[in-house]
Amino acid sequence: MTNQIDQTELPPAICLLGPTGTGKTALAMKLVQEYPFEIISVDSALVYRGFDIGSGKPSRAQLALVPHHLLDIRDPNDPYSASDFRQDAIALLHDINSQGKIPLLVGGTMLYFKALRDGLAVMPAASATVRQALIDEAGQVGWEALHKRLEKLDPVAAIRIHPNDPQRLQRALEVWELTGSTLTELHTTQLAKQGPALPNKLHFFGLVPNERARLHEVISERFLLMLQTGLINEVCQLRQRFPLTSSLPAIRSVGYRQVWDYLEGAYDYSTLVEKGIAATRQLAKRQLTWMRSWPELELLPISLCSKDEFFLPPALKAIIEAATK
RNA sequence: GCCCAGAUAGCUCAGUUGGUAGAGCAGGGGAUUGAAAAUCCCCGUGUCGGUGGUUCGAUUCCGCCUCUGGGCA
Repeated sequence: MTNQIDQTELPPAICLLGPTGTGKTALAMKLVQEYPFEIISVDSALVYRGFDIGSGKPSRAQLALVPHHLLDIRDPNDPYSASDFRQDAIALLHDINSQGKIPLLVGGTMLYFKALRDGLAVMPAASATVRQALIDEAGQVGWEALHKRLEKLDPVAAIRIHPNDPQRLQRALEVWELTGSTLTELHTTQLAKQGPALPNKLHFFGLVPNERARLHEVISERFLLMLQTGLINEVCQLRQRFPLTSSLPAIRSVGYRQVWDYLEGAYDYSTLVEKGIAATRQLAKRQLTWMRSWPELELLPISLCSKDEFFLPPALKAIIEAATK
């Protein structure tokens, strides 16, 4: 039984992607009430337990009504990854299919969508010890020296990875140390993609706000509301509950990072507000950049005018009804 | 009222020994293979507060005016 035959028999999974603040969750909840969907969250912050207010996680009441998969599956001191997502999402697709339901993938983590769609090369997972060793070494000799080393090992990757990009530089050298192969070899000569093929085709819809200025307003309002509803207290509690450091991916996420710095005394409250809002706007901008080059993305312009009621675009309705036939 | 210090990019400021100016932040565009809400790359014309004067030439020097801090009364 091949996966290709399965794909023709199963309905396509519907993917809703959009920048933060465009009402993805509201739309998903609405769709679940009308169609036999089951929601898979595609979000690198919602996976963490205790990340509720600052991540915009749906409320308990909402979740009781409409369950979301891939929420609260990790402690924040235990990093999640695109590869973890791909494996988890594929397992869920099979489950949902077998229940006779249709998968609805909703979120703003575009790399996760891409990893699901295109697969990932077979490569080792992150190694905390190798990474720490590289950081220590960079502290001694500087990242420029490590970039020079990469130039000798893997000139193709060295051209692609900027000397000022420690994260990717670190990964390239990490892969070399763990496997003895270069990133470029693993990306190009190793055609096998990790994990099973997708059971469903993916149909992508992109929520795009009509006006950037309006999106910025919504983002400000939302961040202020998060602070009013206890974001700072949430971070205090997380610090009590988990062994957290500022270098963890969870703590580097938008809003949490700024509250962390504020609690550490790095800046005052008004700076926290300013930086938190700016970081959210920058996130939305990067999400939109992904979407502009996304192949076969069905665009859904969003007005963001009425805050309370989400208007289901007729175009989306028609497409979903055709897709879910 | 007097004295002093400011007034330059959306914000905070630097600077031009006189030849019309540049950083950080914000903003915009792009990249994106186990951290991705991450990480990184590219993008800077603005009556240099107003007005007179000196000068070949003033944002820069001088006078006056306006505004904002601080001080003295």
